[in-house]
Amino acid sequence: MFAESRIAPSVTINQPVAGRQRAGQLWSSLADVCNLLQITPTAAATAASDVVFQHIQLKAGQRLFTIGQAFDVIYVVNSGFLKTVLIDDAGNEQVLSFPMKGDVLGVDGIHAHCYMSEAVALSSCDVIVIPFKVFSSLGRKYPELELSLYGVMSRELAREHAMASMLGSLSAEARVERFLVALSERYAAMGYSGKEFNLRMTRQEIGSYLGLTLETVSRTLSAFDRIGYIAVEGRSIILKDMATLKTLRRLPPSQSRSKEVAAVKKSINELSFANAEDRLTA
Amino acid sequence: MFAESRIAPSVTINQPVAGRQRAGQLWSSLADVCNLLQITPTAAATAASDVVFQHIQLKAGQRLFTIGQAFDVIYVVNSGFLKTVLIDDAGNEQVLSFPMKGDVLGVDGIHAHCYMSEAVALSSCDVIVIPFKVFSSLGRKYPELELSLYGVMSRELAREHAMASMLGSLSAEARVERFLVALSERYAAMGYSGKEFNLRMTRQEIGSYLGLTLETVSRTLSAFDRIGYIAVEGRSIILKDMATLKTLRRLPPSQSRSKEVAAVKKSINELSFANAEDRLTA
DNA sequence: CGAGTACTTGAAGTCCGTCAACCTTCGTGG
DNA sequence: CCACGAAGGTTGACGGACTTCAAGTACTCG
Repeated sequence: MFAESRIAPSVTINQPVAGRQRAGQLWSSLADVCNLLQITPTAAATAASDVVFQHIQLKAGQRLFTIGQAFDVIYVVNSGFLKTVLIDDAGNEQVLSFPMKGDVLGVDGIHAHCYMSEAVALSSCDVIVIPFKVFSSLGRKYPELELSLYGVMSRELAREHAMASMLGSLSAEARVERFLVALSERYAAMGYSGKEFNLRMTRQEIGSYLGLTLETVSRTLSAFDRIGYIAVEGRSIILKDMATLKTLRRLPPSQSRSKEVAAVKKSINELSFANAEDRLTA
Repeated sequence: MFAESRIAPSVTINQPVAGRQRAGQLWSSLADVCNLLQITPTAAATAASDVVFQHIQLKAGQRLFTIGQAFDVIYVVNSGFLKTVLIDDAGNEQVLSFPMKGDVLGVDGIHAHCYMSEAVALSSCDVIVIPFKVFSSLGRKYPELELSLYGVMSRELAREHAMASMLGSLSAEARVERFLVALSERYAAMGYSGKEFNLRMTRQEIGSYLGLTLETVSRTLSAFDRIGYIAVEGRSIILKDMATLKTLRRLPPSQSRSKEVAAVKKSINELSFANAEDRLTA
């Protein structure tokens, strides 16, 4: 079951490095990878132009690696969207991250020599395969490279810390709003519109990621829509009031920005007002 | 303020490596550090016996490093207990971890070249200072060493994932109970008793770490005590029913183990019963 | 076109946060 | 020596922000 869920049969992977530039960009140079990772492509990287890395194509729903699978390689996302999940004893999924272009996958497998999480494609994906041994030997030759993997892991750690902080102390509204802003910034950094975009994940997955139920996510999005912060229609999101959304970050956990039981228009005013208060107290 | 909160004035740090074995174990060899980190001390490590690392002593309350401080060195705890915290915009502390013997501190500073969290001693501590540059050059010479830093960071990442999962989906009871079990296992691994130990942190700090309030932590500990799982007296903890505690891991978030509105004795029975149910459903 | 999945919305209940009172311990200085 | 305050801890009452349960709609894909 695990084996068959893996795409890209090893036959394809183990093909000799013959025609390096195949149809559909099947191979990438070290310099390409450095660009993807936003590492300043040093002389070292360009020097090692003989090293190439294979790509893997995934379709939505396919798994890149599963929990417990032997750790060999790390992955860098070239295009597409994925999720990484933890499966607990009861079989429940816990979404850990939504990797996209430029993100590194699989580093949590280094320590135990097997992956500790599961990576699933949410859309068609193109992923670069980097054998860990190749990478670390390259790192030894070119210190900047090594430093940048440390950097990637360090950044990942900081991101997790921020996540823990959020899960520990923010309200549902604040979590959803931070999620939207973070997503927007990611899209913007990738050259897409930061104002209008499509969610690639379900409410369920968002909820799991944020430590909420899917109903709460849905309700919160609807509330933001009603207030006019955003426009939601299924998975299409339009951020209408980015400025306010961004300033709303880091709210204290439970504020009484409820009272929205009354008339709709009235609740809108109260909500805006309550949020303004939050901004002051923060 | 940042500067003065640091202990061990630079005068001490920059002393030439003259009398390497000072009073009070002020210096450690690479092999010592490897032992501490549970790395099989390879030939390489013993070979580089000329490399020594300085220690720093902290008293309870002192800070090892603060947020924003320039990143130079990583630390390995030799003895004592600390906490690492994040400070958000509102000035609230969020506890991220409780490092103890063998744990590595400061790796979150690699990426941004400044520490992203703050480390505070909870007791008298002895910490080994490892200049990051020294470490990475050693890593280049001895690949196993390099691999083990990757391993440390990878493990840290996995730990954070587990943490996120817990914060996202477990009830207060389950969190406290997992916290106790984890602490117990840490103590046992260090050679202390895993059954009886003293908490080194306040209820407040535990709560922050677990995403709960100090009142909830206190109430939950009291409840466990009343049921007979543990014995609590201030910061002294005795685990009386380890087996049950361990099997209680990973409960679904909100189970109806309430109904404890009624008489005390009755509520106790119901509570135990409800927990038994949980074990079955999990 | 039916089945399955994703999403929305409502109603009810509860877990846990907030507020508050009280106790103990500990260190300081009158 | 005891008064005093500060800090940590316990416990109770109350309410609200979520979760849970449930029903209904829209959509995709054989």
